[in-house]
Amino acid sequence: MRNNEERIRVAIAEDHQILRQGIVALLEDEENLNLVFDVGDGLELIEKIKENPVDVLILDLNMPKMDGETCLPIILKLYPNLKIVVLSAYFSEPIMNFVLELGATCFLPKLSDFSILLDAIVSVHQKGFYSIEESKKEKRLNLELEMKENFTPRELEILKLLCEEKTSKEIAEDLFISHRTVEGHKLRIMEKTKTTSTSGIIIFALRKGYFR
Amino acid sequence: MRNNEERIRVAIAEDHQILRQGIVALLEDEENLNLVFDVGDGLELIEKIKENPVDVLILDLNMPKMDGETCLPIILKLYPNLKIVVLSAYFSEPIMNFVLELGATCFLPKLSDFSILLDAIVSVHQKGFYSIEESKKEKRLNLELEMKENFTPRELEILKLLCEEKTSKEIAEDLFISHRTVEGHKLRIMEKTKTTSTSGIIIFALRKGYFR
DNA sequence: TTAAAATCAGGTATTTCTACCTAGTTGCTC
DNA sequence: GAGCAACTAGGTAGAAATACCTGATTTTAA
Repeated sequence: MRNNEERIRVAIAEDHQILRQGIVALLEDEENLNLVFDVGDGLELIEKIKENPVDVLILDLNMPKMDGETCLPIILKLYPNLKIVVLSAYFSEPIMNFVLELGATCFLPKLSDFSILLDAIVSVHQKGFYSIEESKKEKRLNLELEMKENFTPRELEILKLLCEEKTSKEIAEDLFISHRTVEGHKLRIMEKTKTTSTSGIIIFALRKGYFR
Repeated sequence: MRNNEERIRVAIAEDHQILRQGIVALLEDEENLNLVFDVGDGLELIEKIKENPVDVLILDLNMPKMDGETCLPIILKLYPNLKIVVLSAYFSEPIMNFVLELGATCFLPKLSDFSILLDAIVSVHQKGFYSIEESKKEKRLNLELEMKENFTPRELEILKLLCEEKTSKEIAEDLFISHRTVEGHKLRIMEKTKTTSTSGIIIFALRKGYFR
């Protein structure tokens, strides 16, 4: 075990109990990190961080009592040098830009691989920023394409347009095909997703993380 | 520590590394449970379960290589008495019915509270089924309805049911009102969300992070 | 080169949704 | 008790989606 002075002090604010416990368990195995505290909401975070200074804060956006985007500027005003890694359940460019403008150091959507979080913590602490490695980017891309492999290319195209709130007729015009063909594709998508309506298709796609 | 013979033997198949680690860490604190193994995909699950019999299997639906719904019937054919708790990232009635027909003992969507999982494991093992406690159901409902939009309570209720893939008619039956009333609420929701279809409403809600 | 998959598209019937309208009841507040 | 918001719900019309069916052409893979 290294000297505590050399280790990166980390805190976690994440309301999802199981997810938080997972991060805690994995962080505790890292000898060059020092997990100072973990909390489940924004108010608790502000209390704890006053007594326990940290170098890197892992912050979830959706929390009860006080959410991430509310307490981020408050905390950053108190500790301007704090590096903040924002977690988000899904990718959204407007949200990413928003939290980066608020002063977050890094935005990590759809986090499932711990090594990415670990790299992000070390990188924001040492370099002040984090960019995902090419190898991991490809790994994630492949993973995403792997999820989509049940759909044919045309079905994916239609899935995407459905998630842009388009009707069969509008999709048909976009793709220069008959609206009956679009409806045929939709029926096949419904079979594959075990749904019975356009709503079901969209719910499936967005919850899987497609097209966000 | 109890005798191993008395403890419920549990296994986890979940590809989300951090989530799995969280469940592992929390289960290991339970002295009447015996965590036999944890795996990250369906193929590994089938290999491991042949050498390590368990009483209760916690099974995620979305996994690489072989997903939950594919390996569920295979495993159940080998071990008909195995109780299977299926985890899902979100609630969907069609998917719930589907996995229950496949032989799953219990369907747990949107799991964030560990005590619910714990109750489910003990209940399916002892009673062969699990139904969520009223107190916890209400707790979750209140948490979900704690949203700061300009929606009225009734509109939020309908928004939620729309995100569960229900038609106006089904929502009307659920709420014991006319389907015309539901349609009226939907029109008002469309105004507030600046959309023109059910799909638009759902896209709005899911992208905002509601009901996930 | 044959088989399978993907793409395209029409027929017909039914259901559901959208877009207008009106209007009664409740409950709250000023 | 007047005003307001929320919830309720019906009429009607047309648009869109769904559930079946059918079969054509093209592409891909064995």
